[in-house]
Amino acid sequence: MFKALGDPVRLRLFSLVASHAGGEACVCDISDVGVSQPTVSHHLKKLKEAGLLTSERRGTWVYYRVEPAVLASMGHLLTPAAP
Amino acid sequence: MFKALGDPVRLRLFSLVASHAGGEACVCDISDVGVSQPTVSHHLKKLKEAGLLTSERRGTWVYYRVEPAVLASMGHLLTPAAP
DNA sequence: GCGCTGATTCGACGTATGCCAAAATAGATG
DNA sequence: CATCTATTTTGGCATACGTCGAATCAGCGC
Repeated sequence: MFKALGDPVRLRLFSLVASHAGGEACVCDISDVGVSQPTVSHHLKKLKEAGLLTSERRGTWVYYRVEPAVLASMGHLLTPAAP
Repeated sequence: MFKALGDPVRLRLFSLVASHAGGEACVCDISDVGVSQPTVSHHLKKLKEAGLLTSERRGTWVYYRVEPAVLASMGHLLTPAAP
């Protein structure tokens, strides 16, 4: 889990998904974190494999949301990034 | 910080220091984590640079202890590794 | 069925990272 | 001062990791 969040891009992606309205974020919403979109997808897949995110396809778009248990464990650790 | 704990060896080292008697551990106490001792020193230095550990030289031996603020932030996140 | 947009996978490249052996430093002890 | 143990630093190597471009897959609208 620490290894999954060790990469700055992944930490940013996780923080973005966690702080997005409704608790979920489409890939198209978070495609400007400084890397190309295939890389974003790659990192999201790693986060999903680590059990931190779950993905759900609704029509054309894919929505990611954080695993609730992880959110509970994080608690105030993420607060500086999720106001 | 997540990057510092991303490496399994560093996570193990941090956990060992955190769970050691007295809250501090000599380097000689934790020299069997699967890697050579210079590598242990290397990782301890990285953990110190990341602000997770502090080092204090007492005579011949060097004792490492965890930054209290980090311990408070971790809380129950480390409990499975620090009984 | 045919294009169109969005998302993922594949292949390859460059960089970063962890690892060890050997050498160098720090302090204690004779 | 010489020496010995404990720790850190250095140099170099192998591997893993992140990144991108191009190609591929998945639905949707015409």
